[in-house]
Amino acid sequence: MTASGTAAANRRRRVARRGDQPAAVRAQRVDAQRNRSLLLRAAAQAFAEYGVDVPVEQIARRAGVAKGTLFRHFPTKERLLAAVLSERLAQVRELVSTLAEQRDVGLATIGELMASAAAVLAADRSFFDAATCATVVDPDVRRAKAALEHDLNALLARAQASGEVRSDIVGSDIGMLVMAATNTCAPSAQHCPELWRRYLALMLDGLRPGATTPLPVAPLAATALATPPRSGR
Amino acid sequence: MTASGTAAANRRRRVARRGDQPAAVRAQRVDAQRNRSLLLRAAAQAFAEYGVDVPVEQIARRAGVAKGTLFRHFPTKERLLAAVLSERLAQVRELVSTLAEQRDVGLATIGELMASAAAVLAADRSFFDAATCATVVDPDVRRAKAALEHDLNALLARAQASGEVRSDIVGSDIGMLVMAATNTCAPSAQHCPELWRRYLALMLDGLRPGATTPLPVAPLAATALATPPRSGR
DNA sequence: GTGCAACCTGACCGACGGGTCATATTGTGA
DNA sequence: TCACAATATGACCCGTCGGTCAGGTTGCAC
Repeated sequence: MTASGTAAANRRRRVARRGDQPAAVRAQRVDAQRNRSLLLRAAAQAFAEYGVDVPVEQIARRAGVAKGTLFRHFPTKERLLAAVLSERLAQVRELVSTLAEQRDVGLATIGELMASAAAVLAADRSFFDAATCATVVDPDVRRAKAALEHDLNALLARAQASGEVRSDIVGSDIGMLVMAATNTCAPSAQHCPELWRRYLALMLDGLRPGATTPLPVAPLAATALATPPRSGR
Repeated sequence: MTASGTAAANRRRRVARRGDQPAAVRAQRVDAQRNRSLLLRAAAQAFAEYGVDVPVEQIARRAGVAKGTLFRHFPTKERLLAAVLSERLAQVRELVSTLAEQRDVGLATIGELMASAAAVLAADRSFFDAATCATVVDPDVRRAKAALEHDLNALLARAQASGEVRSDIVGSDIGMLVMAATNTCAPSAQHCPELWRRYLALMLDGLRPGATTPLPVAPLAATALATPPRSGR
């Protein structure tokens, strides 16, 4: 992965110019705009269906463009994945916003949220890998994560204030549990596509206050997960 | 991956001869025995440390032999992984056996089991991928899985009989929960190596009887998980 | 010691996948 | 309509990895 390839360099140049001379830039050509959105849609589908290892070639084909066009719009496969991930995170954040409109927020609300989010994640084979990939330090992703966590913490606080949810958990715990349920059930998705509901129900029972074990370890700040994938060389 | 490569053919021939003429076969040479166990140990370490994607080349190097030697002992990388996985499953089964010796088996017993098993899995980056890989139809693995599930069901039944554990779960649920906790926390293991304890504690609270939600989906038979990895071509 | 089958070695092969670039095409401002 | 910059294309490059094989080495039965 060269640091200053041609596509990357072109892109940087364009962005820079746009910044320098705010008025003098020609807008992106309509065919380019169209291709970009086709690529994003195709990538989202392909990643969801096959996981992060799907070849870029196939994404391009699905979008109806050549591989070179893909790399014109996204300098690396990783950046494309990051773009898709940002959209997914925003989608989950929408779920939170919708539920926040309810008058009473309690355990049921959190249960609804987890089920809806899990349904989204269960349909996306790439989410877990993408979200926990260290190389995704993409600013868009960081922003989307932070925004989601913020809203989620607010919603969870209301549920906890109602007394229906144990008070020693935070927003990122919800995310971890949802990922735990969907990711673990992913390999058996073909055989039993809704299995995650079973474990989500179990986990939800663990979120009740009352007879609870003190949690032994501090939660994760959503901003600070991901291990550099050891190269193994 | 050719179906009848030379190494595979050699191996088949040897095994066949051993079956046909029980007495007339020369035993495996001592250096071969030594190399085989070196390879198994090296593979277990390498898979644990780097995950299933570690190159066979590195495993061979770690064992101090050439790549060709590895393929002499294990016809494919997959078979090597299966051999390692069988050992891991047997190791977890040992944990179950040890706990089954207790007079009183209750929620605490299950908690101990899950924590011990999770500690094993958390130290092995390959376990989840290996255990849920469809291509592992290896007879040794199937046998190890079945044996583990059998003993686990027996232990769990005792815990449920004590009234301390909800009665609507089965052995495979325990396995799924342990994998859920460790696998989800794996990406942040470097930053927070014991995070899985937090979620295990939460899940354990969900295993209590009493205020429980009916579980919406049937559990998985341990024998029947794994999706064929879609090739994505 | 000697012969041989079992074993080991590492260069090699073919498939694959991310990324590049010279060339062809096309949208767009003038 | 025209000219040109932006864009599209796909053959190509290169590194990686699972697996193979011809040829050299060695444990073991006699």
